[in-house]
Amino acid sequence: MGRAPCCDKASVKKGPWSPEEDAKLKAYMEEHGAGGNWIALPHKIGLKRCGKSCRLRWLNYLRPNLKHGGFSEEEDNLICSLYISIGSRWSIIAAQLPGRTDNDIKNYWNTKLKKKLLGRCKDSHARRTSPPTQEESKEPASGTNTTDRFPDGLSASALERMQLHMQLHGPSCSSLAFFNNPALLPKFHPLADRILHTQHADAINNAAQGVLQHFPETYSTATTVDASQRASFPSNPEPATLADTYPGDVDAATSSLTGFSSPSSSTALNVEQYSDAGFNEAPTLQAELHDLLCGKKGSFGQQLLGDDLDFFSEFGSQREGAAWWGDVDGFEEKSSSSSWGSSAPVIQTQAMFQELMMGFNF
DNA sequence: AATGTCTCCAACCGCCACGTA
DNA sequence: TTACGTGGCGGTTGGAGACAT
Repeated sequence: MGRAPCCDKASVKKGPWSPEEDAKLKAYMEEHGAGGNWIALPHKIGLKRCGKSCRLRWLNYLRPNLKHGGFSEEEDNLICSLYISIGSRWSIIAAQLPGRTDNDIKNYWNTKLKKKLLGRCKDSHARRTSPPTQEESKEPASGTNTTDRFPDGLSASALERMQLHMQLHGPSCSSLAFFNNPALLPKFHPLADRILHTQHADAINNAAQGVLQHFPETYSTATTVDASQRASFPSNPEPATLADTYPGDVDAATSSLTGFSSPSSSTALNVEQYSDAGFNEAPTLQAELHDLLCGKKGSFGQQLLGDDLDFFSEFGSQREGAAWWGDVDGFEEKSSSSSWGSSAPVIQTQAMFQELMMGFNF
């Protein structure tokens, strides 16, 4: 049995708000406020609207000091920077833009800013995801053409953020090689950095917990790394390494993971610490990450580095059993420009995935 | 002028987190 | 501890207007 609806769908009015409805809601809100109960509010003022609808109308349209349209270049930059850093957390982004609502920013991003930044991505993606033509479908499964093997289910947000990061930082970033070279770590917006402080501290502790809980089974699910690759793997960890070495000791396991002492969950752990300590000084973390990327997605993966890097685990989960991994194309199309112009070249994600994994010294 | 397509954005939907009884 | 009510959030939809053919 599902959740009871918040209102009687049959008796509430939907669709655009009339000026009269706006006036009623605005007058009441300015005098009394929502009173902590949006659900009851429409009954009080005689509106045949769902409480949620009232709340949305007030927050997105009627609330004082709202700005509509006309985003400035500074706002564009801030939105983009935050989106790359923290993803589609529109409410957090909106909190940094006075007078803007999350809905406004979301719409602006989806309709204008994304296109401005990603340029021709849409066309390319459509080509990759469209059903194969009769000619294409005649290709042997082992063919080298990978353009029709774009992994289903890869989140648009993850792709966009990766592409944006590439376009804004150019090839000097070497795609995702910052996993192996902390100097190339993405530069987070100061706000995002603050937001991520706590998340990373928690994430690292959670990661250690996750390793202790999940490590024994993780390698058994890593299907695409053969024995020689495993042998050349940094520190060549055996299953349950952390659990064996640090039985029940999350802090010690965390230190092993990160290369520096883990803070308590409430202690700030900033991005610079990642850079200073470096992933290349924490081969065990690389191993765990590799394992995660090759074979496992889920809560552990989501927790490992926080949602700001969640797309790595998405890629990893897509890699398992996916034929698209084997071939590399499109390097020549990779952007060498940090321009935000609409004609920016498409970032070829397959090439980036490949380069990401090269960062693990395969 | 008619029709089709695209763009924009307000509004809706469903899920999740949190507080409370 | 659990169930429930509510707020908050992000993804998605649908309609109106703009634009192209």
